[in-house]
Amino acid sequence: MWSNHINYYLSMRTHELVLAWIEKQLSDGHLVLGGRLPAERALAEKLEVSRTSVREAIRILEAMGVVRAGVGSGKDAGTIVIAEPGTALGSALRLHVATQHLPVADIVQTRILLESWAVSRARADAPELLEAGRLLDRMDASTAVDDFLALDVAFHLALAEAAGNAVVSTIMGSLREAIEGYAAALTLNLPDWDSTADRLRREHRAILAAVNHHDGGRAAELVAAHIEGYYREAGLGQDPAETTA
Amino acid sequence: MWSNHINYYLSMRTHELVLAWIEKQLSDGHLVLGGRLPAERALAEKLEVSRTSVREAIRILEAMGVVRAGVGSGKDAGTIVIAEPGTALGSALRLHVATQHLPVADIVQTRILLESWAVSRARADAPELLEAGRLLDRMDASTAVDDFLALDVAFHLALAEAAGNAVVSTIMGSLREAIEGYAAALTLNLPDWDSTADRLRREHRAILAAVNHHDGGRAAELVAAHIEGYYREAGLGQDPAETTA
DNA sequence: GTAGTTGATGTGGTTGGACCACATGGAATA
DNA sequence: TATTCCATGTGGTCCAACCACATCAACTAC
Repeated sequence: MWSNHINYYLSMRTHELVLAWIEKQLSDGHLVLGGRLPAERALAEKLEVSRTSVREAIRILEAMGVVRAGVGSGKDAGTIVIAEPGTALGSALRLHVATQHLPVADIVQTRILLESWAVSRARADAPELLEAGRLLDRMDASTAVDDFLALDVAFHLALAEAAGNAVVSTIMGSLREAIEGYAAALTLNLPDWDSTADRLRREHRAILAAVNHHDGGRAAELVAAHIEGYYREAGLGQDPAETTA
Repeated sequence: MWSNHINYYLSMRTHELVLAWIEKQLSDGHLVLGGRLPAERALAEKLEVSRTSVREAIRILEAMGVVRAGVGSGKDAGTIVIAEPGTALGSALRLHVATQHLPVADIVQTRILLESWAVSRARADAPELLEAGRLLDRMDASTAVDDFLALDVAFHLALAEAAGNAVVSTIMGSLREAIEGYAAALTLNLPDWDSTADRLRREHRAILAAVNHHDGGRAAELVAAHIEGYYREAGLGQDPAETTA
């Protein structure tokens, strides 16, 4: 990475120089969320590098979920600072899963760890829990598999966010995204979707109830069993074992 | 991200197309760890895109820790497939910390969560524990602050790896890297480094002993207190509270 | 014959310039 | 006044050239 913290001006590639400049602007507060980077041509001239190098740096920042590039002119145009750490984590995890160097089982296990921790610490008065409840209501009325799974994602994310730790909920979402493809394929392995969906609905209600009753320990157990059970039923049976004790 | 899984050929930017092609080569096993990507010029011709677009895609993969680009010819030349998920996670986390959208306190808390889980599950016969012990011996002899901290990083990483979950240890390392700058600065706040170092040495020994005695629960408690205590003493007192129960 | 030199080759790194598609907003027009 | 049209500025893409670097084979000097 360009973050060697060492080769400041030694043999630094040009786009890394641009990257360092932009990162400094960010940490110094000269670039804030929603702000605009100088136009590519202008930035190239300012830093005395080619536009190509500026673009390579911006591509990286875009992949990291730090900026978004928009063509045209007006509101959505230009390169704008955003804050989507999940995109970077999700892409990175997915790529490394593709290269077989991050076992899917480890990802599932980590997801269980983070999510059970999150529900065990969720505050019962967190607004996210209300949203989670609404999502469950919608799941009751949902028949299409795609709809159900989309709501399922949103429910688990809302639950994780109720713990109030942005890093945990971001990583959790990325982990889920990284194995989304696998999960979707595995869903086809389920012997009886309707009964599975019913079971998932009951388990979701039980988890939310435990959180609302300030029983974080039980909520953690339930969510761990919930996730583990799903992947096992779908044929991804690795025995993640109990994860929070 | 280019991972929309939807806009396959709809309005896909050119470098995303290249990215998709390379990712497919990876997941299909046509590109393996240590393997070489086609030369930029050749790949550009093959995919009928400009070399610029190929380079933008490679820049992203490089930032993701998936490839490494080397000039010249011979062994280290060309663009080679590597597997360093930590670089992507570390850079992404660091950037988003810079933009103030990932609180340092949350990162510390997450690190405590992952690390205490890891030691609670570390197998007493893991070879990483022997390495961890050797690192502690070297820390006993270390007087320079920089040396000590470097060994400290290695010790904690070895401990985390003993749990056998690549995702957890990778994320943990990245979390640490993301706040490395802060930690280094905070070390200067310590009132008495020598006594702090002595305390850290004792705590390290106690953690390792607990793991070796198959007492994962105690090891988890010790490591949580260890990390929390360090950041609190250094002035990053956020009250991460107990994290594993 | 052996050791050293030199140049051809192939890699990524960088540059400048050109053109495109797009979205806006103001100027010219009906 | 309402509509049309175009100048402007943005990122997206491509091309052609050059550089620095590392290797390896051919060549040269001893």
